[in-house]
Amino acid sequence: MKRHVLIYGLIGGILISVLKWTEYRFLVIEHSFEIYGGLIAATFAVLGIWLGLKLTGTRQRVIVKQVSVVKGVSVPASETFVPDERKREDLGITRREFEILELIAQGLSNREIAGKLYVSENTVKTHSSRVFDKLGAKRRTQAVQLGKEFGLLP
Amino acid sequence: MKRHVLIYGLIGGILISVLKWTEYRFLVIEHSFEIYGGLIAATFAVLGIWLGLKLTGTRQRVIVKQVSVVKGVSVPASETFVPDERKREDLGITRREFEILELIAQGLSNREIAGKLYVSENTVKTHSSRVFDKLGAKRRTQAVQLGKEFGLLP
DNA sequence: TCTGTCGTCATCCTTTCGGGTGATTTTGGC
DNA sequence: GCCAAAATCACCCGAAAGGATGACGACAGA
Repeated sequence: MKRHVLIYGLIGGILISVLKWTEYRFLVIEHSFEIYGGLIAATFAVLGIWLGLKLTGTRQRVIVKQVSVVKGVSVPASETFVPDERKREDLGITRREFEILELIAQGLSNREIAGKLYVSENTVKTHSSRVFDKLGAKRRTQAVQLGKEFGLLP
Repeated sequence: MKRHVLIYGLIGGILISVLKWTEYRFLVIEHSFEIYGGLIAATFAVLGIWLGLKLTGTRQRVIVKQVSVVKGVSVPASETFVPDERKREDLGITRREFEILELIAQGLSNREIAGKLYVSENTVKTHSSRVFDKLGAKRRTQAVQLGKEFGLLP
């Protein structure tokens, strides 16, 4: 972080020096303000973007997963996982819709899901659309991710 | 993060005020090149930083922390999830490809990933195609599922 | 019986994905 | 510096996914 600021300042200083130098050397003062201004603007805009990006660290969000303990032995959550029924109902997701969500999470295509549940592909699409809507997802991958965050999926 | 932007903005504002004041009070226009230059520089630096931050979006990484509950008290079970690097290399998946896989798992579209990584959508598609191939997946949802099974994703 | 919810299915249309191919540029290791 | 791997980008095309809307039967509960 400090390095960046330092470099930033240094470049600024150099730029100013260069400007001074050119000004006194060639007396190019007339109408050059706009040019120099544009130059400075462009340079600092680029530098600013760069700095902004450098300054942006990875924000981390910690999700807590509970692991049950049976007879003193901890069992991985994956084996114990129970979908949060309350959350499901809170979100207004029906059992059938949730079923589709689970199969989506397993990486199945709509067609495969339709075949598995003995319904038409259109039906699957309807259910998935609804569940996406209720989860606030725009894509199935996002639906899976949100489903996990809501405790609906392992 | 926000502090920086705030400070920069403040300095910009102060500079503008000072400039206005001097200009209208004493008509000190000559030799103000440095002032104007500095002002422009500051302004565009702020703009650049803001732009940079805007463009970067919320780069967040979800870390899964497992917790056991013993006698009603949560106890950390396993630490932060660490992707299995060996497995990744065994599968011949490059870092970049893996990076795309992670973003896919987070539910982003190819376009969003492209925007986030500052590459073209085509590039994202190439990477994803390759990673799907290496994982043996036909869909992105399946890739995520397989990624989990291989210990590459949480 | 009427109403609301759920599950089912369809059609039309747009967007996104994914496969295939080829090419150029960057990078890392020797 | 040279070479191979990695990363980048483009274009085409078909398949899959998703949005919007409408419809119809089953069933539960007021």
